[in-house]
Amino acid sequence: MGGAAAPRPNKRVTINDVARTAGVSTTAVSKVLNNAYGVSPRMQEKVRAAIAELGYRPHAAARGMRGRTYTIGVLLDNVRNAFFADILDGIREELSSTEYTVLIGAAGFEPDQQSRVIRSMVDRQMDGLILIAPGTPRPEVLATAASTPTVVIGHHDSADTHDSVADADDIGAGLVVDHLVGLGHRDIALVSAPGSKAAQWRRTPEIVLTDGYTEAMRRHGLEQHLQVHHAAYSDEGGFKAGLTLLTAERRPTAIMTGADVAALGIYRAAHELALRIPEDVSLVGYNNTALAALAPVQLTSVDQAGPDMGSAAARMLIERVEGRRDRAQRTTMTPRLVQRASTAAPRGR
Amino acid sequence: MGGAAAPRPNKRVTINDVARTAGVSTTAVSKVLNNAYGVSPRMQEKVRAAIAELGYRPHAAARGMRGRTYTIGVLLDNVRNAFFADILDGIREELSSTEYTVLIGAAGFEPDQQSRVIRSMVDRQMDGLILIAPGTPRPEVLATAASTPTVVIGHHDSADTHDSVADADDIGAGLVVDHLVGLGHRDIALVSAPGSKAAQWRRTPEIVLTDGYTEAMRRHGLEQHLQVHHAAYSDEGGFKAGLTLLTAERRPTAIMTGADVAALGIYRAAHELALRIPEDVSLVGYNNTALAALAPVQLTSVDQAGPDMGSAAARMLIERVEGRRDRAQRTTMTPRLVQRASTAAPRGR
DNA sequence: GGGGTTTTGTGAAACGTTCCCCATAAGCGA
DNA sequence: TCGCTTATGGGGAACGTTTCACAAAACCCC
Repeated sequence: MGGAAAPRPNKRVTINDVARTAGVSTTAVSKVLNNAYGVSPRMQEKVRAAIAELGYRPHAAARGMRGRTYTIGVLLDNVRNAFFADILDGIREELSSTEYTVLIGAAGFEPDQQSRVIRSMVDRQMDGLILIAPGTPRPEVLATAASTPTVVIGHHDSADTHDSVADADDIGAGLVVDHLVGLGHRDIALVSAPGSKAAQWRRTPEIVLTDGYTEAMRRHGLEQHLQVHHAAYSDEGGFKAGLTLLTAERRPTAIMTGADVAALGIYRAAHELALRIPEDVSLVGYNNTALAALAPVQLTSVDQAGPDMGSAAARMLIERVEGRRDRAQRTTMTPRLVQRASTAAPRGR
Repeated sequence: MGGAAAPRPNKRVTINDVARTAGVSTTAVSKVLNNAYGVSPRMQEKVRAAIAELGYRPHAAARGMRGRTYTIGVLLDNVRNAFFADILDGIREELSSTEYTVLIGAAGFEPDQQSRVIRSMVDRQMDGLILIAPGTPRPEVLATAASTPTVVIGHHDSADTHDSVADADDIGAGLVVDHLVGLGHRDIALVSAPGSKAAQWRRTPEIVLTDGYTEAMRRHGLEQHLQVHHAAYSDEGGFKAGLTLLTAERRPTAIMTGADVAALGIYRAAHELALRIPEDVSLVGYNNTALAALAPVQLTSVDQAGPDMGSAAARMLIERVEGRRDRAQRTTMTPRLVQRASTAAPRGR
């Protein structure tokens, strides 16, 4: 048979094999891999050659036992929200040139399930976490952030343990109200997500959005026209909200929502009630997802620059992971109104 | 200060701590954790109590060095395809009651990127992989499957190293053609994805769909009306295809597509050309995603039971991971036509 | 009660990395 | 040439788990 030193056939090639082939120590190989200090060009070359020859790939689990795993975890509730896809694009783009791998946990809407996924990620020694609008209780997120670099996207609560990226939803709401008032509307209803009661976040996007709406309406002297309706950000949630609002005694002439998908549900409700948009009711979405642009919907919406949020989050996270910064940081994006065909002057004007 | 045995403050609690607390060996704890053979009820109880008391959680990376990681990786190209979300729901549902965690890799459309993500998952010692319509060259997938249990969703090529779940796309195409012919159409065009040339898959969903279409048209004696157009399964891809087809000299009276999202692109093109659907052109999607049902689109589509495909894939994968089966298996789903408002008899009839 | 089998438990060796600490070599100023 | 600093490389101990091999105890059937 072959010599004892011959690599066994179906065995994974390890750092030891590389070291043996290159005729150096495993320490040296490790140093090259992590381009650490104290490695001569000649050594570099020898090791790289051996790596290429053997097709060596570092064993992530083994790495996880000591140092980094080069894995970034992204938590989101559901994959259907097109806005999250925009954020993901930004994250991927930012990280595509690095060695890090992005893995996504789709946890569903239940806070328990989300906690479970977050714990899983921590157990897997991920180097950093990006949590998109987590429904998990805030203390839990803070505890996680204390041990693993974390960026929270969406919530406006800031903390000194994690970084944050958020959209100025209050300004966004203001843009919408201004636009609608400019068209002549006064009865402007807001459909927003129900506040996640027990989670102890005080400045969720919904809350900030509602505040912005309230403030803007007040600014225009329309405080007695305030009307806030809570609904899940889904087609079904929007549909129900739409039926309620549009059959109410005092029907709003315009409805603004916190998510495009909910706006589409309202669209469906209007359709069912034989109300035309924008002739009978103006409708505004939020997030400017691909849905909003889709013919024949053509939904006026608010653009949040999802990809930019994603890449900002990724950039901040890597800074933390690599220890280049240790103070919490917060990035706020400025929203922009995208006017399409779902808004017009109210009829009776 | 305190005794040497006191657990250090900021240290992760390990299996050793549990063993010490319970007064047993680490082996015993490990056995309890993996409910292996040879552990008395009394032992069970002691160990579980210690685990609960200390709040112990197994270190996934350490597990990865020896045995399982209890992680299932799902590869998909992009998160925006609502059909994938359906599949994911099925996977999550099937696995929710188990100890496994599902992590998603969104790799983009580039085969290189997809390969990279697959390798990452293997490096991370994932217990099993579900690949949704991978664009990676087939030999690479086979090589991966040889070492890690793998289920391929979508492609009809079967192999003895991996399990497969697919939809009978040929039958689906037949259903659509039958439906359209029944309404009186003869000029029925198909918009399908361009074949991924170099990847060496011979029976991708596109190919099977096209075959089914061709066969069905032939069955109705319409071979000279065959018209296949290739376009990316995206809004933009559909839009371009729509412009081309609908401005052609011999305009089809019906267009069927391989994906709802492409159908919506065609819808947009029709809109732009001032053609009404279904009055001027009938339109059929595929996959019956949430998009198809969205008002005011109401797209006739083909339901593929995405959640069922996902749960079947997950079930098969776990069987393999846990070694309960070692022969490759293949599950084929039967599609169902969902008739909505986008199809009608052609005008000139 | 003697031989067997089965059950229950343990010690210790992996698994593939990283990184602390040390040894040696090389460079350099006097 | 001496003593010092700096650059380069290696030995070997972790990291937290699983599992192999084995020992001890318990049971069982004549």
